[in-house]
Amino acid sequence: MKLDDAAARLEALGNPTRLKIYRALVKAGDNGMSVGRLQVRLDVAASTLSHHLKTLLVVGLISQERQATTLICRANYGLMQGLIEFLVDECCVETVCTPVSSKAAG
Amino acid sequence: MKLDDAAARLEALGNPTRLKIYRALVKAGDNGMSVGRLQVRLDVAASTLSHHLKTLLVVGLISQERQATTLICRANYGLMQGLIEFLVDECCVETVCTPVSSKAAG
DNA sequence: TTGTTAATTCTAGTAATATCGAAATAACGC
DNA sequence: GCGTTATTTCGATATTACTAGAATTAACAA
Repeated sequence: MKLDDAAARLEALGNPTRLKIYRALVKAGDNGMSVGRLQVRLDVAASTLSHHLKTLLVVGLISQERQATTLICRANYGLMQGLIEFLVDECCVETVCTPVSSKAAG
Repeated sequence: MKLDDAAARLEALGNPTRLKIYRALVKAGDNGMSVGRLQVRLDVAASTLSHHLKTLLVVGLISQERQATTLICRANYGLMQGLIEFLVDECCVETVCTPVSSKAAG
C-alpha cells in the first residue's frame, strides 16, 4: 500500500462518526447494513451519513450493493488488513526497531 | 482505547506529511530524531513541521525530549500497538464476525 | 549581557471538512 | 404514468486544517 493511500484511509477512519459507521458495518458482518438502518442506529442526518459513506467508499474501506430501493453497505475486511499490515510493517510496531546503522550493537 | 481517542489518533496519522514524520521517527528507533533533522529530511517549513509534531504529540503518538537546544522526537510504539489492537479487536478483521443476534445460526 | 543555534508561537490566508434541510434521483409496485 | 420508499445531490454555513513568514522563546557559550 502506498503511503498516500494509507494516509487517505487513516484519515477516513479518523472521524468519530465514520469510525462508528465502519464499526457498525464490521459488526454487521457479511449481511451488511442498509443506509437507512445505519441512519437510525447512529442518529445522524441522511445527507450527512451519505457524505461519510462516500468518503469511506472512495478509499475502498466499504462497498455497497443495491437491493431494489435499499443500499446495503459492507465493510471491506481485506483492505483493513492491508492497512494494518502497512502500519505494522512500515512502522515495525511489534519488535524493537534495530537501527539500520551498523554502529548500533548495544 | 476509547473510540474518540482512536479516531483522533487515526486522524493524526491520516495526513501524508504526518505519516511521513511518524515513519521517519519509527525508523530512527530509540535514538529518535531531532526536529531540525526531520525538517531537512522532509523538506517542510519549520513552523509547519512544529505544527504537525504538536498534533502527533497531543494524541500521544510521539514524545519529545530536550537535549540542550535540540529537541529529540521519538515514536511511541506502545500507543501504536494499542491503536492496531483497537482496529483488529473492535473491527474483528481476522475472523468472520458472528452476529450477536441469536436468530443468526445459518 | 551579547550572540548563536534550535524550535515554537503568532498571524493570516487559503482550502477542506462537517453538518443539515430541501430538492432531486433511483428502484420499484400498481 | 403515479405514488412510495430509500438515498443522494445541492446549497449554504460554520468550523477546522494546512501552510508558511515573521517574531519570539529556550538553552547555552563566551
